[in-house]
Amino acid sequence: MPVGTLGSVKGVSQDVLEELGVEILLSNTYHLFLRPGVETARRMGGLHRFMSWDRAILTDSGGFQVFSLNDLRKVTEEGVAFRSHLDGSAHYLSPEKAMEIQIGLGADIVMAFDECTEYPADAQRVRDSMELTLRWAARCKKYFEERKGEVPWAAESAERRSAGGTNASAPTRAWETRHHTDATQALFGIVQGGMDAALRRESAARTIDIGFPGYAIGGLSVGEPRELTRDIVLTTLEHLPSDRPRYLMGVGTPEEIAQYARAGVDMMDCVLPTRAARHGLLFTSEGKVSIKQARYAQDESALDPACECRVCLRYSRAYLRHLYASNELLAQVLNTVHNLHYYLATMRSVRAGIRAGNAAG
RNA sequence: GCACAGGUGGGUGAGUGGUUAAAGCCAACAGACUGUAAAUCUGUCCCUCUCAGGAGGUACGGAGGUUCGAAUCCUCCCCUGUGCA
Repeated sequence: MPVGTLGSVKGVSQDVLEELGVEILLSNTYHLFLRPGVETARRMGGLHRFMSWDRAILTDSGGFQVFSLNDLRKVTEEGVAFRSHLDGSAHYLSPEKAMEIQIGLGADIVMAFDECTEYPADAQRVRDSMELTLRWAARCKKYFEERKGEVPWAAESAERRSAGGTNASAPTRAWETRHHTDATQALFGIVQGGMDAALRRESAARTIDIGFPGYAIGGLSVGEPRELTRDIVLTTLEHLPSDRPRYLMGVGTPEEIAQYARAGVDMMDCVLPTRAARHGLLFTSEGKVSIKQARYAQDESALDPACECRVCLRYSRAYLRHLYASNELLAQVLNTVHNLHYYLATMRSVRAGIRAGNAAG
């Protein structure tokens, strides 16, 4: 899942995302809540319609911002008080509020509001944090079950559609047609437990007791060594039902996502391909390429000779390096397109491998 | 020709007697980036050594001079901009 925090994958338009084969995007409760605000999203017919995207959207709950906006927030049993990173204004997110926002946005997959535990953290802190996340998970589920699919814009937007067509010569506007009418929404629970295998197991078991159609492994990629990430992922995976989607949050490099997918992870999201692209770091079949390096200034070869994305088919390394060095917007766009293509191709290949393996076995 | 203003490291631009190898910014070069406060951040950036803490050399248009000490003060010269002839 490419990350489109603010309702946009930075640098890449929705039509290109479709062309790349993106099936689901991640977007973010906290950020969209601050801007444009849920009310605007509702009036525009939900997030799908607003951003003209008719494929799936998963919204992160804001739990990660509890972690990343450490200096701007205060956590209590009830929820989290934030100071907006945009203008300093005070805001409040609770399990119920996070559900309300995500339902209102019309997300296909809604994430439970959790506390992403920092690393390192002492044993008591990890346990307390995990317990809080569990209590919040129960509250999320309760609120969600009562209110899911309450998307006032769904009927309204159907109405708008049937009322349309008064001007037959007017061009079709994509957002009029490319939006979800299916208000089915699912809520996923999130396992925490820090870097402690026993707590991870307990968190998994108790989250399963609450009961969700899918489960996420959260609280990783928070600064811990990569081997530790792997150990915790693998051990947590064992305690989650394999017949439900298992979603590993915030991971990883191409090698990591391939490894985790083979281990049984069904979904992943990561800002790495998009952010690294904007910073000139490209993933290729030959390893990482830092396209800003002087050695590529006159390199006529393709970024990745084995890649058939539109960027690798059309532009040389020398040109990509020049765009980056010149601070051209196009550098970010092209780099992002390539990295997303590389990630998606990696996953396609892993899927094919798994299918072949299943067929053989 | 006269009158002002000015010449600082790859660029721009601070600094107007010592704590200045010389701020800041840019460029250049390298590194980081993993549920996005990220078109961001970090480091290097005169030369030569280095046991990596430092040591030495050269440097603020040029040449002299004053001074314990000069990018900073003085003299002459060269150059640039503006105005007047």
